[in-house]
Amino acid sequence: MKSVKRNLPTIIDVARLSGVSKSTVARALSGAKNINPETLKTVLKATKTLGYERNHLAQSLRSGRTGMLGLVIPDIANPFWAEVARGAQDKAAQSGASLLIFSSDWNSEREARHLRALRQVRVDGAIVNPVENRIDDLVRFGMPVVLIGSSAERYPELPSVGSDIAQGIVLGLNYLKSLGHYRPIFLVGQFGRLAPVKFQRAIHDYFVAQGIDPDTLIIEHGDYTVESGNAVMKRILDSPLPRPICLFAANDLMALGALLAVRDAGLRCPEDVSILGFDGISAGIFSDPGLSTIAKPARGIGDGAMTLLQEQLAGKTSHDRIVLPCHLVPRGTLQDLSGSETSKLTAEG
Amino acid sequence: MKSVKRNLPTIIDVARLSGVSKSTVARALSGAKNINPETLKTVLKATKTLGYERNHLAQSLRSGRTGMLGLVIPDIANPFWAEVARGAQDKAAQSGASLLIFSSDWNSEREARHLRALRQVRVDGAIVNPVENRIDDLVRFGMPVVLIGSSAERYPELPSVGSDIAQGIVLGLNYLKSLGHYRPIFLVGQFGRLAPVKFQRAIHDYFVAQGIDPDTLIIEHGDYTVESGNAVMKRILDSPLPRPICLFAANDLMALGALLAVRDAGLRCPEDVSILGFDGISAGIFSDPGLSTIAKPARGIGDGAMTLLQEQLAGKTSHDRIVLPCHLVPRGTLQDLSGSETSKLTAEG
DNA sequence: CACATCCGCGGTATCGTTCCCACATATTAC
DNA sequence: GTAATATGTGGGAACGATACCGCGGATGTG
Repeated sequence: MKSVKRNLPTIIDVARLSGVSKSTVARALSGAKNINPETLKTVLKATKTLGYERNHLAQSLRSGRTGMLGLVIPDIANPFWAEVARGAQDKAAQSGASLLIFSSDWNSEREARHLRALRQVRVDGAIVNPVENRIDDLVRFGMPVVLIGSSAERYPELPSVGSDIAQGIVLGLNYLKSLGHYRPIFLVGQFGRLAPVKFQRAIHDYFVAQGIDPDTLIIEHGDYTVESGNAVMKRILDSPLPRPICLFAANDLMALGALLAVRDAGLRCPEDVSILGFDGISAGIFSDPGLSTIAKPARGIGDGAMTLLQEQLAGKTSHDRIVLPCHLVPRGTLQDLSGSETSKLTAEG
Repeated sequence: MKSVKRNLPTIIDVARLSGVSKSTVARALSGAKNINPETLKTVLKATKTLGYERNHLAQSLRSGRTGMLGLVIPDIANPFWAEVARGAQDKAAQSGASLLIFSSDWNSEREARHLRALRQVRVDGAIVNPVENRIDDLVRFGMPVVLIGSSAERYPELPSVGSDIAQGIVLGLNYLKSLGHYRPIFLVGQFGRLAPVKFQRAIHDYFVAQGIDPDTLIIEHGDYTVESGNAVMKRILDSPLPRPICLFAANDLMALGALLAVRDAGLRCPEDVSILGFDGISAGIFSDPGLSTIAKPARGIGDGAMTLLQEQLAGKTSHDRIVLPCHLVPRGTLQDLSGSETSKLTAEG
């Protein structure tokens, strides 16, 4: 491991060239005010001549702040998380901080590695969606942390931002009801532990409030991938379940997978099968029909988390939990049964 | 700007606890071999007791290597680039390096800022797709650089990896020809300068070789977004161009936008309009029909670039240019006119 | 038994900054 | 006129780690 000699100009070189001490150069460069404008000009000229760039490493070592923030998410290639990352990065960039993005791939060991890396590079703070690992290490380490996602509930004392899953589900179920879909089949996740539980609890509560026994509902399980959505829908179509079928999936990828299965079976959406997704990824625009979905405020989550983190960094010890509302994105995968039913009723009555 | 005191254990604390000097601790922790196994064990135990974590900052300052690599791409929210990032990150993770991902948003000023950040953070090397900025600064700075994308051609002396656009276009045009689409309308980009030029040159060469005057081709321009593809297709459908129409778009997003326009116009794909994309993003699976496209090896580009960078870091001064082939992903947006034509011919003959 | 060799370890200088304090000079106040 | 404050500057000690050199003792060789 030989040391890499790039021989770059240091603050001392600048000092020598401009005929002042390194302290003065440091002051000039840090924008301190007790400095002679004349000297400032000389120093600035010298830095330009030498092509000097401040060494962040040394600066951080001395000052204790790196100006770097960390973001740990499950999968950067997943459009939803990519949006979250964009939101966080944009916000970070506004204040000149750079963002380290780590993708854990739902892999606990990998996540642990990333968390360690975060500590070792001494990021000033981190936003993390903990898949499995206990983030106690980070906190004990004294690092400002903001949580995203539902796992935040495990750490009520930490600031966090998430979307209001329960509200989104109520929104979706009310919408389905208004279209005449009273008992959709549900497709929920199975890992990540907390998210599926929350999802199911919200469903449960909704139907209890409606006076419907939640235990009579059909609930399928998938792993948030296109493939699993596809497989589940295939199974459903092969089964003798009463038609028309309506599926409410816990994420858009599974919903789109299900849509593919419908198409492959030679059936039509929404005529034969109605589908409602959850996430609001952009790929949902392109399907035919466009995927109706409950959109999570992805970019807002990234932005909000970064805001919270920066507040924390600035000394405000706000232990906020921000919950952003989901909103409905009606496109074309839901059939309106209410019209036909009422007309049938009136025709019969 | 107060210095942040987190009061973490340092190597000195470990040394004190284990009753050796800090030099010995450093050796123990760096995995040097001239160390007593007994001492090693004591030291390791002490680090665990104290919860000690090496300070990367100090280590890097002294050793001259940060163990961090940089990646500058146009847009992390674009599925293609997200895939590239994944490829690079996976490869980097294998050797324990962490990757700094910067997204420039096709914004030259932002890109410049990222490039500067790269230098200031002292990354060991960088992979960059230069939108506009001259990366001479990086090179002059002595930083190992690997280029991705077509702009690499401006810097023939630098190692780079890209996809074989020309080969992909030939592949696409041959495929179109085999289906009976002899003169597709082209939808190419207009910024990023080099990419569209390469695209058009490849088209030009192909048709010259076919004995067709390239100047008689219809070439439209877009800006790589869904919206621009949509707008162009609307214009095409409003025009009195001969049917059936076939469009060859320079990226999938524009192709999908065009597909949407076809649907909105009440026409059908591929019966009324055939579309071929370029990129191979996953959203193309979900459209109906699925988008036929020429797939660029996105993950392979990220992986290859990282490999090249690591070789360069290891001292091998390979000035390679790796060009990865594109491959055909036939789905459903292309109508096969060859069959109907031949049958017509035989019927007539 | 004298001498060279090797292993394991400690001391010190160093990486490039910033922070703190001291100092000289200039300005203001009484 | 002296004291008190401001202003701009320089010197040196950190920050936390590694590189380098040299030292004592165990081992090997004739």
